[in-house]
Parts: sequence; C-alpha cells; structure tokens
Amino acid sequence: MLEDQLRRYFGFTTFRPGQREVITDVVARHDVFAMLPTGSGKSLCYLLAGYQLQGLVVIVSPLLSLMEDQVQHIRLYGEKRVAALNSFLPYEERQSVLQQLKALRFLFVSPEMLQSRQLLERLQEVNVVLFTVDEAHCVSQWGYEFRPDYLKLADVRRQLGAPPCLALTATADQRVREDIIDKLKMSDCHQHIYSVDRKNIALKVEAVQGTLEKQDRLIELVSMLQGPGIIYFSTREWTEEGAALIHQYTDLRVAAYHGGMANEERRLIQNQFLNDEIDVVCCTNAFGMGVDKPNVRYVIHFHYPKHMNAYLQEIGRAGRDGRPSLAVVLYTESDHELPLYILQKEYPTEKQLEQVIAQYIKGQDKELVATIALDVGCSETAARFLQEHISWWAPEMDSQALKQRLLQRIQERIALKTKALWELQQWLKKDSCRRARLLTLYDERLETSPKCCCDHCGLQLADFSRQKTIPVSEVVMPWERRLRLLLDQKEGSYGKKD
DNA sequence: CGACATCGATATAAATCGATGTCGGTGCCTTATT
Repeated sequence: MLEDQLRRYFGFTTFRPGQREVITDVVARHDVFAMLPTGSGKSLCYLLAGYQLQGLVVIVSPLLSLMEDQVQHIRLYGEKRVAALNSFLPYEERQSVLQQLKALRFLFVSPEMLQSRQLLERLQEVNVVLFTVDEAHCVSQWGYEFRPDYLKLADVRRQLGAPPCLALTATADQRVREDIIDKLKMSDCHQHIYSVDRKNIALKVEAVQGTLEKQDRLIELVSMLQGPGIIYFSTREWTEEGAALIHQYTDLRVAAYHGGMANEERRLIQNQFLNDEIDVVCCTNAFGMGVDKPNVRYVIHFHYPKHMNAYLQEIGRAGRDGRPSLAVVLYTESDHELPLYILQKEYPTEKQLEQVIAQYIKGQDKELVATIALDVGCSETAARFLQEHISWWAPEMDSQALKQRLLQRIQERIALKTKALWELQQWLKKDSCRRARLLTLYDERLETSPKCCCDHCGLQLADFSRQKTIPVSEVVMPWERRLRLLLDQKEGSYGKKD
C-alpha cells in the first residue's frame, strides 16, 4: 500500500491532492506531467515512486542551491542514498559519487552536467528507473536561448534507455505544457493539472505617473503593509536603489538580491529572509526558486515581468501558509517599451547573422560560432542561440537556407514572446475582475470570488496593513523630492500620449 | 525606451547644456603544453 510507505518513509498519514494520482501513474511506468500548486509536496512524488520502482531516480534541477536544499531535506528523512553531482563538489568527491552510483537511490544533476560523457556512461551502467525534471517550465522558458542543454534532455533520456519521465511544475499555461511535453518527448503522457488560483492572494494593479511617483508609492506601501515582503525589479541597479530608498525612509530591515552578487552573499540573504531576519528583499527574477517561506505577506512588482507564467510564479511566493496575502503591480506607461528591447537582444540582427554564417562557412567549426558571434557584437545569449541552432541545422543546409531558417526561427521566437508580454500588459489595463481574466488564460473559470479578490472587486488595502501603521504623513520626505515629484508630474502631462 | 556616463562647446570662468553612446535578466560549466 502506498499509504503504508508514506507513513514508513515520511511519517505522513494522508496524501495531499494530486500526489497519489501522480505516483500511481509513475509507478505504472507512464510519462507524467504534473502541475501541482507550490507547497503541495512535489518532491514526495518522485521520492515515493522511486522506492516503489527499485532503482536509481535521476532528478534534473535548475539550481545548485535547490539541489543542496533538497539533498539535505531528504537526508532529514533518514535517506542516505542521495547525492547531488555538480561543479560545487570538489573533484575527488565528484569521482567518488560517480564510482558509487549503484549504491544511490536519488541523484540530483543539472542539465549541463548531463552532457558529460563520463556521467552518461556511468548512468548507462546502472538501472535508471525514473527521469524527473523538476521546475519543468525551465525547459520551455530557458531551453531555446539561455540554457540550451534543457532542450537536450530528451536525447539524454533516450541514451539512458528511455526510463519514464516525470515533469513537475507549478505554473505553465497550455502552450508551455505542450512545449514541455514535446521537448521532453513524453509520448505516453498522463497529465495531472491542478488550479493555479491562489485564493488567499489578493491582486492589485496601480498605474502611477512617472518613476518618482512610483518610488513614493513604493515607500508608502512598504511602510504600511504587513511584511515580510518581496519586491521585484527588472534591473540589478534598481534592486540596490530600491533597497537604499526603503532603508532611508523606513525602519525595515531590507536587502538587495540579484544574479551579479557572490553566491555566498546570495545564500546569506536568502537564509536571513527565511529566518525572519530581513523584512524586505528587493530583487530581480533571480530570487525565488526554492524560496519556500510560508509567511511572505506581499509581493510588489516595481517592474512587471515578461509574461503571465512568470507573474504567477513570482506572486506565488506569497501566502504559502494560506493566510491572506497581497500582490501589487506598480506601472507607468513608459514601462511598456523596455521589455521589447531587452527581448530583441537575445537574438542577432540580420547583419550579425550574415557575418557569423560567412565566417562559419570558412572554418566549419561549430565550437567557434559563439566566439565569432561575440566578435561581431552579439549578446552572450544571442551567441549561444546561434551556436546551438547552427550546430543543429548547418549539416543539412547551405548558407542561404541556413540564414533563412534562422531568420524564421528568430522571428517566431520574438513574435511568441511579444505576444506573451502583450497579454500581460492587457491584463494590467483590465477594468474587470483580474482573477477571472487570469484564470481564463489557464483555461479555468472563476467559480466563486474569494473575499479579498482584486482591485476591481472591492479590495481594501487596509486589510493588509501592519498592526501599528505608520501614517503616511510621518514618512520622511525631503522637500527636494517633493518638488522633483511635482515638476515630474507637470512635465509628464505634456508627454506623448499612448 | 530611459537612466546614466562621457565629451565638447560655451566663453571675462566655473559650471551647465546638449549631443552622443552604452546598457539593461535568468546559471550551469570551466579537468591547460604558450
């Protein structure tokens, strides 16, 4: 009985919604796509399935820190036959893990590590019974440009004797779900889809006039709202700026967090936040995966993300304890163009593309494509994109066809991302229930509105304020800032329309 | 797009203005014969 094992290995008496169904399908050796809400115990699915299947479970994980956490977590249950294999491990330890694969039940690896010949050969010698892809939305979100090894996982799985595949995520719309299933070649796929609706998270969007007003509003909000909270920005520089502002005008304990910081520092801030030693984190989208903190009371977007899936992932870090929580987006009209420019930098221009192909034809060295691309001024992401796609397509095409095929792919990708961005922007401007609209994007319907639903359903910010509210008038605001704000607004009124 | 840095012109001089340029997010992995 599954329940017996649940009790024996983990000390729980009942399954959470979805767990039993997913495990049953996996044990029956089907491919399974599972979209379960955050905090619903996704890891238990592959753990328990692993015990049933009697062999090695490989878990593909996007972040080293996530692997470390999960390994520790599993060890707490008394399971010692678990390891993470990654560059963080000293060389000798890595070798020792490779030598002892047979003795392991659970192995955590990155998609990049799975490109190692040595690891692959070792894995071929043992009985891999389940291939798990955790945070599976990364396949679709990162595989095409940022981390191409995510698109090679299907081939890795085939080389391991095509064990069943379990893909786990908390947020993916229909298109992303189909993309994941397709890219992982999950042919015999059983899907378990649960609602993305988080009824205890109230949704609010505020349009403001200009950046200064946005900063002021941010300070008002964090002064007033019950924390702890997370604030998302779109650049590293702004996370520092935001943290400095909050430090200056409030007594809150605040820190910035972004991908440019040293790993130890990032780890420290994440831990301090988890231990309630920091009230507010000002961060880029680098922060969040694996941050399983129950009592986050609000998430503010100072800059909004690039698509709804990201928005849902980010606000989903609030209210995991089930208590009322708040998600606020602050936006100005001028926020609308920037994401498009950032998006285009992921790809080469037509001119760069021609230069790279011309150089490549001369040398025929796939490994050099990225170097050439960087030389002609491509971003690193664009260089990787070219490297990847040319190595797929160049063998079977002449340079003209290759160029056309690449241009077509670039256009497709940009169109797709522009549409996703547009969808989010439309949602921001929506003047009816935000939850209802959000759910239709995920093919769901809102049956009954929760008590605190959204700003179009009578949301009261006061319901989310601290016990001891600091009146806004007491928030220190020097006259220089006030004046600049006034001038800014005046200028804004002469600004261009739409 | 827009925030910010740099540069040159301006012209009783130091500081200011406008023109021009650059940059913007996410993370694995780096196993040397110069």
